[in-house]
Amino acid sequence: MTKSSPSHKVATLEDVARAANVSTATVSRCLNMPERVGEKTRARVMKAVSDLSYFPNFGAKIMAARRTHMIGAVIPTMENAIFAQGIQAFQEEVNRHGFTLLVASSSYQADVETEQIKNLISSGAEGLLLIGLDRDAETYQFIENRGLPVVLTWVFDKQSQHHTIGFDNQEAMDSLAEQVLSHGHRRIGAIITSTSTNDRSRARLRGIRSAMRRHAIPDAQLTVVETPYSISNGAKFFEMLLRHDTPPTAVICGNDVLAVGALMKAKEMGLRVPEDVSITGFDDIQLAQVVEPSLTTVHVPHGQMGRHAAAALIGHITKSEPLKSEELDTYISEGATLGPARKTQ
Amino acid sequence: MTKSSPSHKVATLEDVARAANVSTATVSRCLNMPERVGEKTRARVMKAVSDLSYFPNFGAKIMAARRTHMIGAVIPTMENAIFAQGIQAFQEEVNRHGFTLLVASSSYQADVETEQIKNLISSGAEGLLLIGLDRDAETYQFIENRGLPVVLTWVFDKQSQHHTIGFDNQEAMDSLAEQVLSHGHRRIGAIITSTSTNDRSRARLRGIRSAMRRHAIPDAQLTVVETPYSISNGAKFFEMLLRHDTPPTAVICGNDVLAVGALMKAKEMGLRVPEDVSITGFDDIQLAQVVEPSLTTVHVPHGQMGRHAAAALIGHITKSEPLKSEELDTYISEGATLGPARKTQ
DNA sequence: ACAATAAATGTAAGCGCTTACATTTATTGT
DNA sequence: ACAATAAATGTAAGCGCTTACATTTATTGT
Repeated sequence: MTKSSPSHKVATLEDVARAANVSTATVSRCLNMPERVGEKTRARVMKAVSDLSYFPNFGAKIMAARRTHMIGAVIPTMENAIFAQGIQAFQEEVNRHGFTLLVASSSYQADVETEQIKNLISSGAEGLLLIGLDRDAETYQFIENRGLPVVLTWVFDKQSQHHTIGFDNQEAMDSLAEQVLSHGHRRIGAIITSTSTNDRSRARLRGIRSAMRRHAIPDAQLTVVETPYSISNGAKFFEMLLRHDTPPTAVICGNDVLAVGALMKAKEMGLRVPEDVSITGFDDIQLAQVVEPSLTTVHVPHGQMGRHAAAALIGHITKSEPLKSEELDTYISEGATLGPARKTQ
Repeated sequence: MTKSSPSHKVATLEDVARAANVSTATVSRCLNMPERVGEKTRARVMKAVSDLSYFPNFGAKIMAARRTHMIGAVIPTMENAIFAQGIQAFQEEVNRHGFTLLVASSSYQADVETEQIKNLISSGAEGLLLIGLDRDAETYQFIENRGLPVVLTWVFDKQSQHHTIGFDNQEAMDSLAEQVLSHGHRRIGAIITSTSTNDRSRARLRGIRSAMRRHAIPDAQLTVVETPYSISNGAKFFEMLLRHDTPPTAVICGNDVLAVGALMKAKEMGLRVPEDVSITGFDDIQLAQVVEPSLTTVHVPHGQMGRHAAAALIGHITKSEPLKSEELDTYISEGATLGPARKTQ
């Protein structure tokens, strides 16, 4: 673009047809099914296309063809690395099949998510990737009314009537909590995101509770704080927990971002990790490997979730394959922030 | 979505018009300029809209209105945090003005970027945000042929015929290199991304060189390695540089991701930072603050670039305001990875 | 009470493509 | 060489909206 260029008139299919002296149908075929057009004609048309630097109008195309080849995804945030890896894999897989990705972010607000879902649908998304289960019945209804396939990820729930491709958050956190408890920790702090609006957070908290129950540790030994996630909130609430009369010996965080905040605050407070206090994360994002000591966290299958979700959606759209749920594995990524509980308080 | 729902027929404007016993024009007006419709009629129409859970078909809408209210952005990658903050700010600003963001990623490949630009344009983008200057003349030509406004960011270049909203990469890196040199460093290593395809990288390298020239340090004192950026490549090439007979006393990295890789490898090699070797980054992403010691890096105005670029584009589209370039400031974020050069080698 | 004016609503063309069906042209087998 | 068949091309309707213009209905001032 040179500075101040006027808005040009753009060439249409008809212009190309005229220039190549064929019908619009032939031009359309050249572009979409070139093998059904004679060689000489095709060459002539292609020259006209390039001469006029023609490019199809998407709105017209999708309206006429009733196909958009677009798939939408709404993720809570783009700012944070948590969903980046999964969405990147999703994008690549979707592209590999000739589809385009529409992304929107909800900032963890249900109403914004609903709005964005509507936008994506009206933009022509033929399928939808959403994160987690929590969502208004109306929103689900709206999608269903359009007969749009949806895959929910970051979650697996065989009970659900929805298609989930992800992992069992409760079970994953239970395993991690089990490890924490097996290191002798009995006073536990948990820093997690809001359980009222976030099913993953709720499930993870249940995981902590179920592990504690198994060890017959009274509920009162667990202090839970809920906060929007950010490094600074992780730090803030870690400090709050540790300033308590009987501070926890281990702080289980709902995700790596909170855990990194906690870890930094621990250092700031002169606490050694894990000698003085253990800290765990969840998600295994890049951050987790880079801090020191590296975070003990739950590795979740970012890439797999993205790829499998894309494949499922596209299989359904292009080949009417039934959508099905799929449980993927997590494992504990052993870092160095979990150690034995300190004996003397 | 319940499992296996069939693809429904979706309600159209005409269905709504019939249900509300008005013309399609009135329905359209109810939706787009409600104040021009009588109150009772409007109520009737709105009920029909909700009863049928009508939602406009985007393709039809944009084709009829010749407006899409969509703005496209192509960023090198979504996987990394480098562009996340800027794009998030861009998205918010764009949304605030009633526009929708289309994002695509190029994986740092010029041909993919060109492809994605075409996709976005054909999807109806009314404006484009691109990163950096390097791009085929053809690609620029293609955009210009359509009279589309484009803002280039992460770069400021008053020479350029394009509209740039960003910062002067050379100058920013020059200042950082100046600081490095003023700490007495004379043997410098640089780990940067490919200069042949990346104008920012080239400018940053020029910045290092100009600072060295000012200090009359011979070119031979600078060893440059180019690599795709990732933490592991940062680590790998840092090791390579340090294994040299006369290793650098400071390693300037082209971005924070490479710098974090370098830093981790330094620790692994038992080198103290900055006592044994200094390391610097560029971009000031979250990672930079979280590693230990925290990275000395160049802070770039992520949010500002995103917001200003969005505002400029939308001002141009909706109010024909002329696009202009804008230079934004960077500053050096003082971390703890830069110290005096070690005296004895 | 009535003309003048404003507000509300309707009619229908058009946006730029795809595709079913029809027609024309080329290829094939005998 | 000619009918049968296949390949290439054309015609025109239709996708679901918006909007200029026309018409109808309500409001206003005198």
